[in-house]
Amino acid sequence: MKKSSRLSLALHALVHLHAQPDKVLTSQALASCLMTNAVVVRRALGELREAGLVVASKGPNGGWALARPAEEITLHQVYAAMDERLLLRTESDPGDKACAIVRSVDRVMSEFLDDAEALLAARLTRIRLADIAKDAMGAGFPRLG
Amino acid sequence: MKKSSRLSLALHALVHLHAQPDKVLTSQALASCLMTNAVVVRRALGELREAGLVVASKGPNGGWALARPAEEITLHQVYAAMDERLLLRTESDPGDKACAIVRSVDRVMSEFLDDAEALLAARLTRIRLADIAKDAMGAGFPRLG
DNA sequence: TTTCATGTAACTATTATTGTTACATATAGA
DNA sequence: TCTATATGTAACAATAATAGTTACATGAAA
Repeated sequence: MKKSSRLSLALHALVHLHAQPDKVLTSQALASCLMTNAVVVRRALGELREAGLVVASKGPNGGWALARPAEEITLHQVYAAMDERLLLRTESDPGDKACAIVRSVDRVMSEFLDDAEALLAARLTRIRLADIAKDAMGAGFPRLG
Repeated sequence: MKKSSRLSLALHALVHLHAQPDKVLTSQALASCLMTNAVVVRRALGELREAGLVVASKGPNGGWALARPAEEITLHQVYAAMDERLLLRTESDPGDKACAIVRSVDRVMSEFLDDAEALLAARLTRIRLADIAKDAMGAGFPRLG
């Protein structure tokens, strides 16, 4: 993993968990699939756990599993849980805010971005984890890395 | 300038140019206003020049000026000129794309983001540079840094 | 032809993100 | 209860992206 992001990493992990509903997968197993480190997986899934999307169990035979069916998990829930912003925030340095123009640029952009954020949120709510999984399964699954 | 972005930097500069329509402002003068370096200003405004939004003149009394009134410059034009993305792209590492799930996540997200991008573009087209400038002037202009 | 501006390449510094190591905590099973 | 195995998390290192700097070429006005 290099240019990826926490959001797509989380989605990738969630699809893997959905693909093997009878198993719990360890961070290490998922890390191999996602070509990254087990701690990175824990960090990402930890946020999803706090949001109640996945459950973690410790000890032998422990690992991760979906907390509910993929049909009941929306991308918006994942997005909100990761506390990641799809829209880049163009906040200025506090020092620059002495300038009225900077404040106006920030204000107009914030207004626009808040508005846009709401639009995106509504659309993300309509996409479910199951939709991504279906897409992946229908693709001929040549290598579920 | 620290946490800023090229887009808000460009907007800030454009409002300054609009605020003094009779003058051409040098990169150095703008850099002082924007609390950054003259080369950074040139880099940002250079992109706007290529897009035909501003004009630059060399030599004594040279500098930058708007190519047309602020009423005829939309945020979308600025946004497109800077080649900056408001939506973060969640592209995966080429190596990871051997995995069908990664490709599906990327595909679903791309679809969503392309769609969202079009929405944002439409909205950015409706905001003009003059709108930001009006906001700044109406704010009591205590310090045009 | 001198002066002052942009244009740009090359390099450094800073920041954010990701990856790694190490260790504490908890749980299943012998 | 002891051991093996998993998560949870802090602290640190490595990497990549961004901003800032220096240096110098180019072009235009007086």
